[in-house]
Amino acid sequence: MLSEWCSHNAYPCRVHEPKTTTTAGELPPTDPAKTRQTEPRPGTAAWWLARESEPARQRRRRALTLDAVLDAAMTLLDTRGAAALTMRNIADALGCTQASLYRHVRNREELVTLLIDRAIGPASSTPPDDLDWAEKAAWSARRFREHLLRHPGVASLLRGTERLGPNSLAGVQYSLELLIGAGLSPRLASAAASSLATFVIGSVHLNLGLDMSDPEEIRHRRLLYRSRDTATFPLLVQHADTLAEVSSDDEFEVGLHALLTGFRSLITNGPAELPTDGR
Amino acid sequence: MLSEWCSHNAYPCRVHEPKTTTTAGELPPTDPAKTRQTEPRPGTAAWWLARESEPARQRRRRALTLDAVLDAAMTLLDTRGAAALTMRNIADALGCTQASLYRHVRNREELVTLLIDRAIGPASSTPPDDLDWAEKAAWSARRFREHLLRHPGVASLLRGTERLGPNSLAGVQYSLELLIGAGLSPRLASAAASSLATFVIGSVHLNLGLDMSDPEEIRHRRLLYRSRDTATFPLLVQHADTLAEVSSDDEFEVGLHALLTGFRSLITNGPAELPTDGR
DNA sequence: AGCATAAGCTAACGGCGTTCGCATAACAGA
DNA sequence: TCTGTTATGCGAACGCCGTTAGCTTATGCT
Repeated sequence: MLSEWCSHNAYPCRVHEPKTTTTAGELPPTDPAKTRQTEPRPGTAAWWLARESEPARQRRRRALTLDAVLDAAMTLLDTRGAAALTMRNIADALGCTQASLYRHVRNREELVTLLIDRAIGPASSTPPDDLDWAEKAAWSARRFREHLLRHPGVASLLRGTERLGPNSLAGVQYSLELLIGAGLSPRLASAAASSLATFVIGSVHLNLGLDMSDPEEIRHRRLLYRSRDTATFPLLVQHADTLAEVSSDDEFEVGLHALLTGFRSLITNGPAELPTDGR
Repeated sequence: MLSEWCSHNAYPCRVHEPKTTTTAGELPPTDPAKTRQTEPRPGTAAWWLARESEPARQRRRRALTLDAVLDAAMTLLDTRGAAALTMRNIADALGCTQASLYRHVRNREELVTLLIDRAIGPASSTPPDDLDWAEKAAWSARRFREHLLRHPGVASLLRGTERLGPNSLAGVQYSLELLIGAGLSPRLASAAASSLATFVIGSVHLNLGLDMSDPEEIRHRRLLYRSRDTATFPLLVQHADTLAEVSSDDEFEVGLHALLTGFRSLITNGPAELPTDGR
């Protein structure tokens, strides 16, 4: 399981900047958002760029590498879930102290950002060649979803971050290939690709702690729908049995199909129907 | 701003169950998942049902109601963000202690679950009558998204929970009205409605801490795309400028349009094209 | 009037992310 | 080979978090 997660390039350990100790009488930085313009927030384009331009110094000592930290975090995430992904647990798994982790990672957010990109790596795989573009897109989307469902911890961390890491970019490149090849403009292809990704991630994300196929849960849902007020929720009461049994797989397949159908019509009819395309 | 959040029915305070102190020699519960079958997890259908069937006892004393707690939590969430939504801060805002909150709420998860449903209330509003069903759906989806964008804290809490509260159900009822009225079967309408909701929530969720229209961020993205390896990421490099400027609004509009187009084709062509509909 | 109890408070627990200061091992240049 | 520099580990602590136990007090019912 461990070898599933590919490692990327190694980075030097973090330097321990003296935090610019404000000497007595000196004003503290007035606008932290401005003065901290160095060290951008993890996940932003600026952060990825800065990270790459850092010189790869040689590492020393007993080699607790960033990759080792991420490996430990990854297995922890897979085996014990997102809630167990604490600095303490990672350090314990590695046999070091929490403080040591901060030599390789600025903070937990940065660790998670790196982890997400690494975890997304094995999700992208090329579909069979004899499919048309829409079938290929559907194939990839399903694979991506299955990967996330297999690793719920990863899915629960996917949030609020642009997907700009090397592994994520590979997915973007592939989607663009598909959609531009199918006839969409680069701009529309980009928007379509990210809306598809949004849908896949969202559909996994919103059903995380849930087993919608659990018969007990279905029973409770049916009971809930049935017992609503008929006047205000007529359809819920009327179709309680049907609604209670709709699974997240159904939701995904219907949404996926609809999105791809929509993309196809966008190709044949052109983007004329998009509201207020200019902005 | 406070009055935007409608309150629902008041509930009795939580009783302080003595935790069934295991008398000496008695075995502790072997399988907690089984023995805790009472008190289901917040957000599940069973939990909403149990909550309703609780008798509404009269409240006493200086009236720190559940509604007051949720009001305080809501304003806190709106003004200081999700990270500031701590039991301590809520208690401080109310002028009480943290422990008092637990008289009205089992734990933080329950509070958040109630908060989410309450926060979703004002998001649903009926569109103008002279639109066709697809335009109405688009109108509602945009309103929902705008509401979430105005209240990012709410959006960041929307996760992993079924949307079964009274306010959420109102949205479901309305979507079903629209889609069944348009000609979809109840089952397909339900799947379509939740995939649409998933897309709206997901698209807000994944762009939470981000301002994709920030020129500085766009510049960095362009730089990032441009500096990729041309051999592995040809399209990213080639269309760097275009890609960097695609906004989350673009993504949303394209996805929304595609979904609705897909639904429409599902109505005219029937569900024959859905893969493996039977399960 | 008296009682049961709902509903507040004080104080504490363990766990979390993070930082400070120090120790030490590895390399660089002499 | 020695020496100074620096990367990289560690111990201990800080402040915040959610949660609980045990108490006190005010309330409404009989």
